[in-house]
Amino acid sequence: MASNADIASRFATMADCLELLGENTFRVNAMRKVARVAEDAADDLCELARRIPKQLQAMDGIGASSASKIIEFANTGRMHEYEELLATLPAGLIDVLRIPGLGPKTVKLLWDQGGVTDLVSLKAKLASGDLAAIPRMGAKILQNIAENIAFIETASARTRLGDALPFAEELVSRLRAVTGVQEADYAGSLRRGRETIGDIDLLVATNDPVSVMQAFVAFAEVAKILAHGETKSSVRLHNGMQVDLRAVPPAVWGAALLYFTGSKEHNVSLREFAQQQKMRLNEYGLFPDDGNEQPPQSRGVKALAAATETDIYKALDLAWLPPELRESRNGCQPPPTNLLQITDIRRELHSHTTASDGACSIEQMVREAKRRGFDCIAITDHSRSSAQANGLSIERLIEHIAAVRAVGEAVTGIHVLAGSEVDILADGHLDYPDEVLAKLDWVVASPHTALKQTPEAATQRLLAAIANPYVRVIGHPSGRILGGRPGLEPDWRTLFAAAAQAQVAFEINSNPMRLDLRDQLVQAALEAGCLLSINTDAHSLQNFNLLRYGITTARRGGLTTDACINTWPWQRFNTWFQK
DNA sequence: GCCGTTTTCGGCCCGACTGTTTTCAGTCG
Repeated sequence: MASNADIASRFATMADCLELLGENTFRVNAMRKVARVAEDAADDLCELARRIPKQLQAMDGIGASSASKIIEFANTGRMHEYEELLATLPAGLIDVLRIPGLGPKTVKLLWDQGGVTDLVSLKAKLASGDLAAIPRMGAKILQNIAENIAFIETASARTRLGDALPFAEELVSRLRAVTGVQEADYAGSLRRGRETIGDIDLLVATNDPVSVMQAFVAFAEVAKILAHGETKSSVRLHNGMQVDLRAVPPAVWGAALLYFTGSKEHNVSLREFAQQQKMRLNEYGLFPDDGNEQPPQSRGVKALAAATETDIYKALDLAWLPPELRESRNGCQPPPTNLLQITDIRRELHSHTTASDGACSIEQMVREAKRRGFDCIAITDHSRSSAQANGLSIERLIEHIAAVRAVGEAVTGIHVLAGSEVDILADGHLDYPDEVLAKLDWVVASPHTALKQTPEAATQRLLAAIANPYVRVIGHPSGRILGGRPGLEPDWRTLFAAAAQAQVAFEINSNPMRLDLRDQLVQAALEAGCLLSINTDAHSLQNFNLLRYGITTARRGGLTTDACINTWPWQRFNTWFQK
């Protein structure tokens, strides 16, 4: 089965090959952009290429040339230009390009003059000392190559948001305690809330950058200093993560934060937008474009805006864009009004107790929801097929419903729904018969098994669940685990259309292992008029804290309060789900 | 290779740091 990921990897590899061959960098970047677009796309591009090929080219970043490559791939499973390009280079050379610090120029040099064709030959030639004869290959560079080979051979790929964010917050609080630091924060993909991040970008405002940098590289977590300058340092920590720190004067905090938050594509968009208005934007501020090539800040040119991000957007006549929306797909478009915020959430609609695989009692979960100011919690323990999660037989479920209702009466000031997270079986049947579902207040239907079935089977399976009159929410719809398993790949647009029609909500599961629906699919669901529900799937009291990750994912998809059932006033919600 | 409220041709963001060099190329974000 060909997927968007297959298309993305082919274009990314073509970009690598072209770069090694010394091709025009703009062509290389265009290839990379197609790879990103393919990776992010909510639609199955092969399916689209077969059904409505014209729509491919309508996508931003995909032109006639790339569209025809995708169409060829969709119809034949092959992409001749990719195959030809790959054949012009040693097969292992692309791996050499993955070594940090080695770019296309150096790899080509190692290939042409050193006979390096893959990681194995590179290591052998490093050991033999042959490479030292090549121009620009000094002892330092060779030593760095050797160390970085060792690093990529042991390092894991990207880090999940849920692992990186708490860690970054800890580093930020320690930086704030360093003498001379006036402001500190994290930026980059972490601030944009991407589901996984490559490294942690930190920013400090200070008038004494040198000593702040010295304090930073001396942090106990630092395993290796990759760069250490007056205003910028880069380190690798003992846990393998890379952390970059930039220091800027307090007066340009906003410009720097904007720049280091990215995305790269958003920065390019903003700079191009500035150019059109005869202005220049860099990390030191927004300046008038006086035609002088030299950086304006180094010539004492006064910035038009620099102190805050809002100032800069305003000076460009744009609305401030929340970091979550600064991805290439959003361009410089203003954010939707009523973009969801964490304070808008009024209820948790997916939670577990000790009855199945949770760690806390019904009453503990209910009291925690109340303590957090929620007006409602749905207790949704697992259904009978989830044996590994101690799923409830019909008999146990009947008793559990009574127990949940009893707590609901005992604890005042919060609505308690007796619910279930019912397995959607592989064939689309639910794990309890309808007459049992009828006894519940609330039904979340989720796939837990058979997560490798074909897209066609997955589509039929989820359509069947959407059609069940008792189902209100489709829980973690793909069943993916980040860095674990890809999960189902149904025809999402078909599902969203059906769910919009049936008034069934799709869940954004806040657990950082899942974040399912993912951001791009949230956007597609919204376009289809679908309702969404953000839940933590709490298995403990601490799990309520995971909500922030679901909110971030929702915001990245542009979710508004109106489309999110967890934000509705109780009356509206109650009327909706009782139907 | 992509794109268009100056353009279907001619552009395509900008600066810090490293290492190897006597002034800069390469890499990175």
